[in-house]
Amino acid sequence: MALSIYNSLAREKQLFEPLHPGRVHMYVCGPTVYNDAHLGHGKTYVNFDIMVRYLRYMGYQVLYVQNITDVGHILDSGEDRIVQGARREQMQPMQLAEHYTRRYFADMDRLNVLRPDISPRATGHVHEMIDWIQALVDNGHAYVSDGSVYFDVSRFEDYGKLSGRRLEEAQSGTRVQQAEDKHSPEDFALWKKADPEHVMRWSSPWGEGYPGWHIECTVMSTKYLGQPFDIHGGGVENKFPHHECEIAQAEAATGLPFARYWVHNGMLMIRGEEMHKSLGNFITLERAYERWDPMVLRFFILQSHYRGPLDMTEEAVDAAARGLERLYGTVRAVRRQLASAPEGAASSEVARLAESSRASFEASMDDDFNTPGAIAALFDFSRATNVLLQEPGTLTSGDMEVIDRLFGRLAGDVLGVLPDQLRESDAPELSRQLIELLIETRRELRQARAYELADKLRDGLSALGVQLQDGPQGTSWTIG
RNA sequence: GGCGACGUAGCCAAGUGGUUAAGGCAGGGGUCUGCAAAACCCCCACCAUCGGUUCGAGUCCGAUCGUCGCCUCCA
Repeated sequence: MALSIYNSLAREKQLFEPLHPGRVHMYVCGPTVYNDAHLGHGKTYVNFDIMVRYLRYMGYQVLYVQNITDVGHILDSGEDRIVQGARREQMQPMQLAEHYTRRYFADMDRLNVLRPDISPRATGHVHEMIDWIQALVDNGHAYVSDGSVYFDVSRFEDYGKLSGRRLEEAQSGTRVQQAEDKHSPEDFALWKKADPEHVMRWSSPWGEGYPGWHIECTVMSTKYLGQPFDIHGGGVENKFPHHECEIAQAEAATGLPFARYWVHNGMLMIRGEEMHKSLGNFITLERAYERWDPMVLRFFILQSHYRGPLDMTEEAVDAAARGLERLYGTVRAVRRQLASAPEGAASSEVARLAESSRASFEASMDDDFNTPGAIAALFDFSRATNVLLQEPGTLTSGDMEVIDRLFGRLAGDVLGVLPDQLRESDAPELSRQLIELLIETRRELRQARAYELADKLRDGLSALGVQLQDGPQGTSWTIG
């Protein structure tokens, strides 16, 4: 296994080598918790979840940090997002942040996104931010102006190395607003002076105020991961200015490099358009879950590469749902037949099949986390398994276990799309017994050639979500 | 206007110079079945357009057309 990652900083795929052998330190920009998470959040955190899972699968000990932005994300109007949300919902700012933080985690749990090892809150790190800003002021990379502190972009040579943007270009942009107290329009806020009515405020060497958005990621990532650290992830839309500013602050303050590998994921589109409140196509995860199983959404997301944009249409998600069901069908069949399989160790044929499937899966994942390729490997494995399954008695219990374990490892542990309860026996005991009774009754009806009644039974069960499949060894069923 | 991505079958989507262009969905034809469903087998792509580099290009270069992102808040 040799993992290559597309490093946005270098603009090329590079062999991944962690700073410390066997360990990976990874940071991803988290959400600003002023509203419910939407499908775009879903794509982003599933994309990065896959990286964490695969790195762990490879044997790395991963320390994954993802912040919670609960202060400092400022709107055009100069208003803080959290403060604005708090007024909208008539809550205290911290109450609002806590409320949406909990909902964020709940939404991500349903998508089977593993929780980060550390979820630092920006408000809990204001002291560290102040220290960091002070260091920048002390070494001349930042200046104080009327109670606010700004980063002096002209004093940082490398500004623009991530986004490819140059100073002159930024200056020529017509929409950059010139704040009165900035020396230059592209300078960005490290610390903002709080107006008298501003609720979220901390005292600092420059007076009462609150931190800017960019500084929190620099401070919280390096605090827990060191500097430099291995991987920094985020959405492409934040490449500039957010990530560019993070680099500037981090490297200007310490003289050390910041993140070694930058990974950016592509955006989610709704029917060809960016999801935006103003476009009226803003879909929260909660609402999407009413229409689709979260596993289906996760699978849909993974069927495209993380770096590309993903256009979401109902048709495409429905197609993904049917594909996922196909995979589940194989896993169900294996688990169902395990009990009746002849005892025995795994055959060399199955061992070879499992080995080549695993290799093919890993080859795709090693290539910059190519999940569509990895999924294709699973479908191939699924087909090969189904062929073996067609001849009852071909597979021994050992074979079944090898197959089941591989699905569990690849589709379950790495891709996170395999629920543990894929067994028909997971229905409540009474339901199970009733279904078995109806199946037996139907068997007798069929034997008596009372097909009309038998079909009526089957249709009735189907309407209740119980699908029957007649096979050579009797009738099996799934519930869903 | 500046910077940057991308255009692959009806739909979704891999593929970064080399035999027959993955995989899924949909569709067509079979096998199996009392009939279905599932499963299995077979079929379904002149890789946006034009030009160039090369023995050889979906893959590299240029132009054109189109879509999208960033430059202002975004995951």
